[in-house]
Amino acid sequence: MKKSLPYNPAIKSSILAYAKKLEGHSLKSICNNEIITHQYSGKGNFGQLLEKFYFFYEPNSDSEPDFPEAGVELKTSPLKKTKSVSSRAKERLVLNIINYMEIVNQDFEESSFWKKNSCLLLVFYVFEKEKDVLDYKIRIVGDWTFPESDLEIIKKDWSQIKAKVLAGKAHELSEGDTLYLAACTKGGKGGNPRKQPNSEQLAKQRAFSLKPGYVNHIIEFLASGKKETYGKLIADAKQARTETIENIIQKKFSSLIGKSVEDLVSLFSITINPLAKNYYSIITKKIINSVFNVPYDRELENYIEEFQKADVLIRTVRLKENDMPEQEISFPAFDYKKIVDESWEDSDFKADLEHKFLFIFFKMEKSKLILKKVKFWNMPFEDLAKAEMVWKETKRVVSDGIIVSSIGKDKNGKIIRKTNFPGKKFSSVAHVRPHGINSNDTYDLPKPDEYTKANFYTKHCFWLNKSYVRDKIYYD
DNA sequence: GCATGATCATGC
DNA sequence: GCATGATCATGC
Repeated sequence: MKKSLPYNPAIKSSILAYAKKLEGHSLKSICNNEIITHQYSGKGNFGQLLEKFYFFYEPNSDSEPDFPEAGVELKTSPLKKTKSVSSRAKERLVLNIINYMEIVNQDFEESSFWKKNSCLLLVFYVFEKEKDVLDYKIRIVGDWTFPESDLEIIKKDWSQIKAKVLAGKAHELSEGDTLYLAACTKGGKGGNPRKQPNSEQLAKQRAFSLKPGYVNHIIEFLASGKKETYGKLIADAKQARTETIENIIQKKFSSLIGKSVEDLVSLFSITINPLAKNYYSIITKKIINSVFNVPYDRELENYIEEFQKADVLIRTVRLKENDMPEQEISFPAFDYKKIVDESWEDSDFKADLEHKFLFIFFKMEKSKLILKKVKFWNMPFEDLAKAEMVWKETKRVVSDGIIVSSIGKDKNGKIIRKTNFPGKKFSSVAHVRPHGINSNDTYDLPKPDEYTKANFYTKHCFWLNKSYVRDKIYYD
């Protein structure tokens, strides 16, 4: 680079101080002259523009960090536009590409992941769809090194990804496999398949990434300089090395397994209306709340620090005497307009299914509901492929505007609509059913329905079949 | 008893 | 006011 830089690339503090000046600015407001001089072409994403017009180096895909002399890797990432003061990650933080051929010969300490990402310089900007990339407001800038106990979990995650590649299963990698560090797809619609060492199968290109929950944790840290109050499962790095989150959860619950709901309600002084449809989910919440001494009644997934970082989803299931769940497992209602524009790869449903889940099973035994089992789970690769079929059929029904198949009335004169959405017979894994406050609770359609002629329809969501929950989650 | 449509208490 | 994590209800 010919020109003299406004920072010293060899000195981390100099880089950081220079980067900090970005806060509160947009690219346009802080590097206006540079962008004009270089006749900005309108091309390039936020990260590339920042590298070129603020840090004055050409975007590259070197295996070294962006500032090799200081060992610092520059990463930019979008925030959701929120009304509240707190910032939330819009998506996972994507790091370097996984080289399947090389990772199998690496140890963590000299891995390309660790060489590149041991120290991150993070620039978070507020994403707004309608705005030009040059006008995005930069909100948070700071550096991040992984705390020791997080690093132990990340090492395990990294090793798990390596193990899958070693086993010739790079094509079966899923974000749900791991806790903080995940192998996310990169490069669009299955594009650019890559060779893997121990199988003839080509595998999707994937990159290491930090889960959105982990990124939120970084954001909170950088924004406030201190951590929020959480319940913690892991006390220190030593425990992170020797135990897993799953072990710790199992241990904490071991004395409660076999207790009845009545026992638990009195043990934890729970005073909830048993008629509430989320009664058992609230019981679960209260139990975990008490077991981990969490002072506030907050969203479960967010108040155990490790659960927040790993984006763990908690589900409570009641089983009948014959082990069949009473009900299916629901997900948030999907947006009809959104689903027709999405591909499976970037769909909300796939993202939901690729979470790590914590299942709490209650089972009816001798007329008493008993806490039976606590289990971590993520969906196996082959079942994701089955869920994809359900999602695609749903998308087809919405895009073709053929949702309603018939309208009738039940014996009380209530209107009952039949739909063409994939039902339980369509797939062993999942199906589509209503999910709203009632049938008047609707979302807009991208195209009016042929039968009703209306441009809106009752909210629906994907559900995991209860036979699937029994066979593949409870039994397995 | 299963499949599917409809609905609800809660908490933010 | 709405999303969430569920349960209730009906028809075959």
